[in-house]
Amino acid sequence: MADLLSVAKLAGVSRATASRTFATPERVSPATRRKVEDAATQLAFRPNKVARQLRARATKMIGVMVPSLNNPVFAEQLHAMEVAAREADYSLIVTTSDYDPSREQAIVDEMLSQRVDGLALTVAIAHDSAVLATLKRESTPCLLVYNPLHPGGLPAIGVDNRAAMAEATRHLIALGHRHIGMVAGPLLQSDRARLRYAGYRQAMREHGLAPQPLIEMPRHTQAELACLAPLLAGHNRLTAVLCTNDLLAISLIGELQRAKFSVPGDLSVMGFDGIDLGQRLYPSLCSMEQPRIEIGRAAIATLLAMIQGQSPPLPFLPHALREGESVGAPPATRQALTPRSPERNTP
Amino acid sequence: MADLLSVAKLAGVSRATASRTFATPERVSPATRRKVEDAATQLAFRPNKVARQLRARATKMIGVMVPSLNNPVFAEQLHAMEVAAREADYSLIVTTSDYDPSREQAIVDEMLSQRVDGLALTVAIAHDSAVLATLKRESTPCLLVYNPLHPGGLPAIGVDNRAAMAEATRHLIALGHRHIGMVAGPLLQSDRARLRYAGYRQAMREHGLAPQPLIEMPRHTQAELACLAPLLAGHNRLTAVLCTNDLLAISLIGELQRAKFSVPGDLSVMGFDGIDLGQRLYPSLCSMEQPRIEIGRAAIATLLAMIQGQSPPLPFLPHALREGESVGAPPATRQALTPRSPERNTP
DNA sequence: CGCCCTCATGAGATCGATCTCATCGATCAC
DNA sequence: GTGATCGATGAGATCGATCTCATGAGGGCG
Repeated sequence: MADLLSVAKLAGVSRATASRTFATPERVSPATRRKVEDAATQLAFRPNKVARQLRARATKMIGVMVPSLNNPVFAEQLHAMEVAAREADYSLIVTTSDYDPSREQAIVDEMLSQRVDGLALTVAIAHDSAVLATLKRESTPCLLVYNPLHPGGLPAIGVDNRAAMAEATRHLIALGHRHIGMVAGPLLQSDRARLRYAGYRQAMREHGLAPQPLIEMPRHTQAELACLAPLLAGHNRLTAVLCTNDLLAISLIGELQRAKFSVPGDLSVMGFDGIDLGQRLYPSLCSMEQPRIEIGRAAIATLLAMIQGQSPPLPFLPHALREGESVGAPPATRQALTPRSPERNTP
Repeated sequence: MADLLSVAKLAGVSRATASRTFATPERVSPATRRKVEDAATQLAFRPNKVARQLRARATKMIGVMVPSLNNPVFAEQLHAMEVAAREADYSLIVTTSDYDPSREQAIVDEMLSQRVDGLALTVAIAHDSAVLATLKRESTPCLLVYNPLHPGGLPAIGVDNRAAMAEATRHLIALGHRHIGMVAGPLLQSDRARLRYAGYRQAMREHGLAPQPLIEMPRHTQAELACLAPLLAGHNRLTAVLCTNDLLAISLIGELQRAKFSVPGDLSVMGFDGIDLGQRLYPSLCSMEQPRIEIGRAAIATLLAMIQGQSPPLPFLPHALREGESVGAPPATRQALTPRSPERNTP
């Protein structure tokens, strides 16, 4: 309510002196400082950041756009960003896009109008995003989070999705699985899902195994057993599936158990993301962990460096296999002590 | 980058006319409008919201403070707020407090300095919060979310925690449970947890049952079986527990299953919050649902009304029992067909 | 005693958009 | 033809803090 001018008047000094009292107290005589501080207290003075931002041509705000907050991956990352930003005295403007390109565009426009000092964006598909093309022409530092590097040269931070999923696949292969499927949301609508599928195929081929066609679920984070059930019976039935994200995996496990399948007895299920919750379930979720906290923190640190004109290196952040009870040896291996092969074993 | 003045110059008009071209195009002649629009396109003009905010003495921003984003209750509510705010052309500044009072204070100060038009806060304990005492004196509209009504008169939005938990308790009693416990995080550190415990005790007494002492877990959203195990054996062993939140319940179920307890066979577990994920698990989580989406939406709507000087009514929002597989009849009832009472049945 | 330097302070411009009020030309009614 | 009205436009103030530069008082030193 009260502004600097009223404080200055009450203290009997000029605006400049009042301003200095807060910005550079050592340049104000102790007596004057005291008067100004008293006046400020008396009037419950609160500096107006908007005015400061206008004058400084900098807002100390970072715009963050994530697809959704209902997926803990993004919520956890955002939490880390918020903490890191506040440590550096920055605030976050947070928006969600639901992967809708028109919303993405509107959000970015809005944030640029708001004169955020930097942008941290997670878009659906980076390489053909109209928004990003626009952004290249802007001078506001912009960092992609989770997305792969953008051909237009926008920096990106995240794990090597392809390598990570290949590694996850190899984990299952090493356990003896041969019939491994991959479960995803509709249309592989994010570039990460595509890279993960590529990693899966690569690892399968490396081992002379046939990559299976993608098993698409109608929703991104919710499994429908009907889409998978046909593949769980018969000669070449799946013994393990990889899911493109943890929520999908968790929901799939729930559906399987409700239908009296055993996990991992009948089917091993592996996730991707490593959200906290996965470890608390039974069976605990085996997953390929993205360092969400570290990604959030590093994103802010990188953006701050970019704001100061540097262009810090952006290696992939390390993914890590998180063991879990949802993955085990395939039924075939368990019966390997008997002479009969699993195919013949099942009528 | 480019400002209105450069656009005006390029178009050969005054700032005022350029400004009008965007604000009230009908008051500018078509020819001039065209010239200004061309100039704006050519210079990639983006209006500077900071300047507008300073002049308008309003930011169209709402400050949101939640304890954490790692709990889906808050993440889901925030998601709803973000959508509702954007529809009304408002942005959100989002911060997390981890229930730390000093952080709460710093955050609120920061947001007031930022001149947000309204505040939506979720604090640990509303009735003795220093922050809220400060806020009463400010003119910025402020709404408590999830917290109970504040004695100082700050409006609040959420469910009737006490009634909701009483209802949850009655649900278990109706199923035949008599030995019902309540599991909470450390120290009942939030006012909601306290009200829920009160609701539990009330319902127990109503039915002539003895409320059990609170079972405190060392962490707010993660269960440790050791704290509960002693109560699961013996004559008066618990047949059901209520948890103060869903994450705690989910983690408890995981721990129980890992220790080969059956849920709900050996112990019924009920949550509170109704987060989406609960329904996807097996057993699905029985919970008392808080309408998180509706709370988020209503919070924004209420704040917008308050910003316009109204003081809309704030009834409790309705909670709803969500059935789930994690709750069933107590073992005693299952054996009720045999003549022996459950107490004597167990050596 | 005079010169210079330092320190505290104030006057005024500035950031970029918007709002009020004045102006000017044109149209219209009488 | 002349005053009134209306529409389009511009000049200038304003929002609140900060920055630059100028001023003036006081101290140190030759």
